[in-house]
Order: sequence, then structure tokens, then C-alpha cells
Amino acid sequence: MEIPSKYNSKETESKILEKWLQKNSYHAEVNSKNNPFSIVIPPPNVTGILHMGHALNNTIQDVLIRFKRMKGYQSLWMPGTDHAGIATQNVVERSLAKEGLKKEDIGRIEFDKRLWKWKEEYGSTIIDQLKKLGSSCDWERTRFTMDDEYSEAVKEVFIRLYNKNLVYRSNYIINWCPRCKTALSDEEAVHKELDGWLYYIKYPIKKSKPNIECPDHIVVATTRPETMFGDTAIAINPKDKKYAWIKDTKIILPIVNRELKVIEDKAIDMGFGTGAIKVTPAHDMVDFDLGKMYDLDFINIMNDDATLNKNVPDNFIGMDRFEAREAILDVLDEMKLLEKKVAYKINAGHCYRCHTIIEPRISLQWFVKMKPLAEKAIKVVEDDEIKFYPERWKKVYLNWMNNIHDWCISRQIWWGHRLPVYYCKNCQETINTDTNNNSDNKPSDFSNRGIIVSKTKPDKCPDCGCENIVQENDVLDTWFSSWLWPFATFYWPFKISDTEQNKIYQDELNYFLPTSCLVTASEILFFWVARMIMAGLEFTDQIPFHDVIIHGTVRDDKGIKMSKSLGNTINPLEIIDKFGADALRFSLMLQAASGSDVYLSDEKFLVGRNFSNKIWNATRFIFIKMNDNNIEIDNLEFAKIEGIDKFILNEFDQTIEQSENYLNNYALNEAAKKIYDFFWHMLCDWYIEIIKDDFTIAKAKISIYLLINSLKLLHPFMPFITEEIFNLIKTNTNLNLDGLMIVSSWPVKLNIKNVELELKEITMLLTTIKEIRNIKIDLGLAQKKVDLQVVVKSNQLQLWEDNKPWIKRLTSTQNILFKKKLDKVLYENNFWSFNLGIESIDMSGFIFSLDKKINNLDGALSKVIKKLNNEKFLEKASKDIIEKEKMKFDDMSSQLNRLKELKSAFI
RNA sequence: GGGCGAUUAACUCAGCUGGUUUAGAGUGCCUCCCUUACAAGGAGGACGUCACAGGUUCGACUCCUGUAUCGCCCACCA
Repeated sequence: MEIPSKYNSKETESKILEKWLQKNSYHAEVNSKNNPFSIVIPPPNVTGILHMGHALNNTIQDVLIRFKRMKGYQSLWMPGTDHAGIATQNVVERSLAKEGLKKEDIGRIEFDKRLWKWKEEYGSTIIDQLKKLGSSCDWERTRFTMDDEYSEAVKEVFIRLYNKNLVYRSNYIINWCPRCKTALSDEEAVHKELDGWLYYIKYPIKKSKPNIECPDHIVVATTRPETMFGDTAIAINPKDKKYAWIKDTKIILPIVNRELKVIEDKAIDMGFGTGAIKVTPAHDMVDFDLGKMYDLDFINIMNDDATLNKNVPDNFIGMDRFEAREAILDVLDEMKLLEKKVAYKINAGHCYRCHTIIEPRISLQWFVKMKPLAEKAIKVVEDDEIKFYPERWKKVYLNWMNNIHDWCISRQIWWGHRLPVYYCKNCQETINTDTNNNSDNKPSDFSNRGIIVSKTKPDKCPDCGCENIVQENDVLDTWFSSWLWPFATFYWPFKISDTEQNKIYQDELNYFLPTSCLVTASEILFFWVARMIMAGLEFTDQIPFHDVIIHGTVRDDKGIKMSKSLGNTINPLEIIDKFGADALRFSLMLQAASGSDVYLSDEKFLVGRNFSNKIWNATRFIFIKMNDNNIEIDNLEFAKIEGIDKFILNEFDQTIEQSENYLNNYALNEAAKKIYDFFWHMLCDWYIEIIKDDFTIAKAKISIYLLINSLKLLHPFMPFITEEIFNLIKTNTNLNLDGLMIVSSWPVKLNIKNVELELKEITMLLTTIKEIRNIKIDLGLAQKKVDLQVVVKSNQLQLWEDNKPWIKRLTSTQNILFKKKLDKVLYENNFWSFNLGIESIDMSGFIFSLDKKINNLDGALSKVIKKLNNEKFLEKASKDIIEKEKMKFDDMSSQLNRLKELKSAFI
């Protein structure tokens, strides 16, 4: 069979993928004979298209899943997608806009239809892309956070929390995105520093008694003059002596001439600005608290799109907030009330979806009380029931959990899980639909009368019996569904009508939960990971996963985070197209040191591409040799193992053990590197080179053994090419190899015994070969065929005789001549020495190298001598360390003498 | 403002509990080689005061304390 010399990833990968899918190789199920290993995928957004972050995240998961599958676990990778509230709604809104429509034009029901239609059409794009990457998810289980059963879980959870008083409704100041027109959680508000100004504004003072001493105005510093129409107080620190007179005055809000209260609070920083600040309870988080504390008025001056509303002077109504800022400053300037402005860095929240600057806004929202949920979630991490890799994330997690705030879960958008909340219009004067545009909200608590929390619409109000009932318009934060992902994907809470099926689902949950590990980026530690831990403990009474693996961020080669807006992304699909999914995966794994960021550029994927080709050609060569020598094998039993075979098989045993250890500790890059090194630098560079001329059946068997089993070690990283070669081996040999590599078993060590002698001898031979090559290069004889004259101690003669052919070939030697004595010696160790059969030649290169070696060794030796001359070292260091140093001294000094002797012979 | 992390070759990183490393690997660079598996390859080479300053120790890239630079996260300083 003809095998091309270049590996064709494209052809192979699609063929192999089809095979796996057809054979249902990714499937895992309850099986009491096996241990479970399970991972739930971080569900990508339905709107998502595969980017490098996904590629990294999913490759890590797939490596683990494939490794455990081969180790005999029921290895389940649960796939699915997230409905991604705002993101998806934005996409569909944009496509509507192309038709010149807004969602309000077609109404909620029609818009919802469009959303679902979009989901059906494009929602599986990312799933298909993950398949191309080789992700071996159990695809028939693919879940969506808005599946019927999943929605059931969301409702159930909401109701349970409500009944435990952990969900409440409150009029509170929240992060509001004026573009998306919805509330956001604290985590969804991304703080970024902006260049801005600190404005010093004079507020006029009216004396309340005629005879007191005070200035005619007070200066306050603010970054947001546009909110001044919402001011209801001026605050100072009670210790601030320069405002001692303030109690006897009245302060007037300019332009509108409203009187402001004066409050004194020790939280006010006397050193900031003038020490006096304006208090705007409806438009600032801090001021909101002050407002509640001092019973101030709350004046909301903005509409939901951040334009000024009717609570401001007529000529400002309808202005955008930033336009209003300039307009107000102009007016103040005219009135000579603007003292100065100073450049200032503002730390402003931005919408994580559309990057619009967030407006703090009072509105009626639903919240989850987090402290009670956090308690258990703190404990399981403190007790290491859940472990973080790398461990440092534990601190970050605990720090956040210990300072957790309540979670605003209602969103004023249309795409998502509508809150299972109904209002009796009779009892609830203020239902949510009315409050979002309301401009006079006060942070009072609302009565629960007429609020019905229920999965289905109640017939009548339990409080007044009236039938005028409407459902809450808001939907839940997307993360309110994703925090249930580890168990809702198993159809928790098992409320479907088919009881038999429910039983099966429950068994699956019991079998696979807690899942083994969760693989994710640090960005969603709080959004998702922390909340999943809380939800798992609250609703299933157990941790959702044992290990949390946090990988780095994908950056470009300059270290800048890859993002579409910066245009510095590398499209993984293009890399797959050019180099293959295996190359992509392997390159990523090799470069992703656990937890550290990955710097990528196109050429970094060459490692994987070149390695694929190396694997391909090693295979090709073995087949060619078998074919040339008419070798057929039908088993892999080795008659006797000795010499170089013993050496390489022992090396391979080490490789199995070490790579497995690395994989178990999630050090995937180390595992990848270990296997890479063995395959390329041991198997290809040495073993295959050595056996080229002596390709017997015995050697063929060992080659095929090493090939199959190193491919198995490699399979989690490079599934396609390894599967393909496994298939080639099946068709090119008579070996009895059943099934596919994906479901084959992980290699087991041969446990080669008594390998010390071979280890020493072969290592010495290999070192000598390198020396011969180096010396020939030093002498300018690189590839020239010359004779090698050797003096070998008698007990090593056999070793040389046995291995003569390949020593000759690997050193480009004409003849190996065994001698009693050499005229000149170029190299010497304890067992043999050699010279080259050459006549007078320029030795300067050789002597130069020799000098360098002598120098290095001299330096190293003097360090050892210094130690051994140090009495304190001899006194305090442990015995075996001293012993080692002594041996080092012996070794080095004899080596050094030898080198010096060699040199003296040439001078 | 608090916390976390990083700083080792031109670049990307290993070097885990101090002495097995005379500080390594890969890429890039330089030299030689199209040797009949692979030039997507082979054989070699150059390049490092391990950020800086102290300390602990017989001994520090490794542990401790500062300093500097960079990065990330959290936080209501208007």
C-alpha cells in the first residue's frame, strides 16, 4: 500500500470524525462496572462562533475525557449551549433592524418566534465547530438552557428560593444599561478607567439667621454635573472644621433653586475636592445609601435611555446625559458658578455586552440573597472538597465569597426565562411593567400582597380573589439558568411525566454527579463557577464538581488579549483548515502551561503541524521497511529483550508512567511534552535510526509496539492522526486489533527488569556517537567517511561488536578498527577511547572545543572544591550530599585530567 | 485603596518540597548536510551577573523582607 510522504489532515479528519460519530464512540452511560468520569462543558453562547479561547478550553476538556475513557472510565462530557440573553437578543434585533423594524413593532410573541427561529437555524454552528475540533462530547445529550425540562428547573429553583425568603423584590439602585435598557448584575458591570474632569461648582448659601459668618456659597466637587438636578443634599464630614458654620445655613441648588438638606457623615473624605459633596441618591451607589440613611428625597431625573426626564427644568428635558452635562456646565459658567475643572480619572462601569457606560438607576428588581448561599460554598472550598488548579484561585474565590453582595437577577429584555411571578393587578399597584419608566421611585419595600410565585398562571389572586392577573414581564439573568448547569443537564428535578424515564435520569445524576472537574477561564469564576457551587450545594446537597481547572487567557504574540474589536484574533477554523485540528490541539496544549496565559501567532502552530508529519513519516517508514523485508506480524510477543531494545522499552515505560502522572495532575503541557520528546527524540532520532539496517521481525514487533502505544499516549492530544494510523496498522499487519483507538485501552508498562547495565552501556554508546560527530565537525570532516580506531576494554568488546553496524552508520564511519593502542587519542572514557583514521589535519577546531570543555569543567570543579574545603559544609550538610560532592569531585577531576592530557598530546 | 501573580537566552516558557543542572527546552539566529521515512527533515553552534537590594543558611534561581517594572482581579472614594 502506497503511503504519501505528506500527511493530509483535511481528508483524514473528516473521515475519522464520521467514523466516531457513526460508531457512537463518545457515548457514556451508567455502568456499575466502571467508575464514572464526567465534565459538563461551559456552554458556549448559541450565538457563538469558535474562537481560540474555546479551542483552548475544549481541547483541555477533551484531552481529559479521552484519557479517562481509555483508562476505562465511563467518561461523559455533557455538551450544550447557553441562550445568552442579551447577546442573542442583540443579534436578532440587528437582523430585524435590517428590515427597518424594532422589536416593539412586532411585539413580544412575534419577537420570541424570531428568536427561536434564529436559534434553530444558527444555534448549532458552534456545536459543529466543536465537532471539527475533535471534542468527544456525548452529542446526543446536547442541552440548551431554554429546553422545556431545563426551564422547569429554573422555575423550580426560583420558587424554592422565594419560599425560603432568599429571593426578594426591591426598589434598589442597580447598574442600568441605557442601550440594552436592562438592569445588570454587579459582575456584568465592567469597571474601566476613563479620562474625565472633576468640576468645582458653587452652590449658593442662604443664611438662616442674619448674623452668622459664612461665605455666600459652598463649592462642591463632582465628576457628574448632569446629575445635579437630582441632588437632595450636601454632605460633609462632621469633623470638618472649615464647614462649622454650615448648620446655620441653607444651601440652594443652582438653576432650579431648590433647597438642599445638609448631612454630616464620617464616611465623607475631607481631603477629596473641597470636602463637601453633592448627594444624588437616585443616581449614585454611595449617595443611595446616604439617602436611605438620612431619609433624603430620591429624585430620578433620567429615562431608561439616559435622557433627562420631566423632573428637570423644561429646557433640559429630553437631553442625553452627556449632552446635558455640557449644557449644564455652560449655564453654570454663565452664572459664574463654575469655579474650575481639574483633570481626573473616572472609574466607570460599562455594560459587558455593549460597553455603554452604565447609569446607576433606582428601579424595582428581583434579587437573590447571597450570604446564606455562600456559607456552605465557602466551607467546601476551605476544606478542599473542591480544589482549584492552580491553587491560587482558591484565595480569589474565598475573597469574593466573603464579600458577596446580593444578586440582581431580573432583566428587562425579552429573550430568556420569564420570571415565574404573577401580579394581581388589584393588590399590586406597582407592577413591574410600570416601574421601569417610572421616575419617582422610592426605595421603600413593597408588600408581597398580590404577588404570586408559581410555575403556572394562577386562576385568581389568593389575597383578594380577583382574576385580573398578569405575569411579570422581566426575564432572568442568563446566569440564573447556567448556575444549574451541572445538574439541570441531567433533567433535575425530574418532573417529566414519564416516571420510568425519570428514574433513568435520576440514576444518571447519581452516577455522574459530582462531576469530576470543571474547566474554565478565570473570567467567569464569579459569574459562573462560584454560583454553580452555591446552587449545587443548595439544590442537590452536594458539590457540583471536585476540581476546578482554570486556564489562562489567549493572547496574541504581543500579549494583548485576542478580541474581535482589536482585530488580533486567530481563527481556529483557519488553523484547522491549514494545519489540522490535531496540530491546533497539540500546539495549544504544548504551550498552555497550566494556568498561564497563552501567547499565540500563526507560526506557533507549526510545532503541531510538523509533529503530525513526523508521526506520519515514522509510520510510513516502518511500513516501507516491513514491506521491503517481507515481514508480516500477527502478534506483539517479544522473544527476548536485550541491548538497545531493552533500553528503548524501558524509556517507554518511563514515558507511560510520567505522562500519566502529569495527566492526573492536570499538567497537560508537561504530558504533551514528555510524549513529544519520547516520540521524536528517542523513537525517531535514535531507535528507528539504529534499527534501519537490521530490520528483523523482532525489531518490527518492537517498532510496532512502540508506535501503537505511543500513539495511544498521544491520542488524547491528537485524536485524528492517531486513529488513522491505528487503522493503517490494522490493515497493514495481521495483528488482532479490535475497534477504534478512541475506545482502546491506555498502555500498561512492561516493567522491564534489570535494565541498569543497558541503561549505562547504551547511554555511553550514544554519548560516544555524539562525541564522534562533534569532533568530526570540529575537524571539518562532518559527513566524511573516515575510519574509526577504537581501544575497548575487553569486557566491552562484545558491546561494540554487537552494535558495530549502526555505530558506523550514525557516525559516517568507513571502518571500525579495534586497536591495542592509539597513536593519538581524541576521546576517552573509563571503558574505551578512539581516534580517527586521518593524516595530518588542522586540529585548531578540536583544540578550541577542548579548551572550552576544560574551562567549563575547571569552573565547575572549583565550586566543588570550595565546598569540600568548607569545614562548615562538612560539619552541617547531610552525609549523602557530602558523599555526592566527593563523587562529583572524583568524576570531574579525572575527567579534567583526561582532557588536559588529551590536549597536551596535541601541543 | 485591597488582593493575587509575574520578572530565568532574542522570543515563549520549564526548573515543584534549598545541594543530580557545570541553569534546561522549544522557537528564532548561525554552520554543515536534499544520508533512499520526513528539508514540515538531520547533525551541530552561539546566546543567561536567573529584575534589583538586603537577609536566613555550610550552601539560594529555589525560602524570607523590602524596591522597581508589568499584568490580572476586587472595591461606592463623589
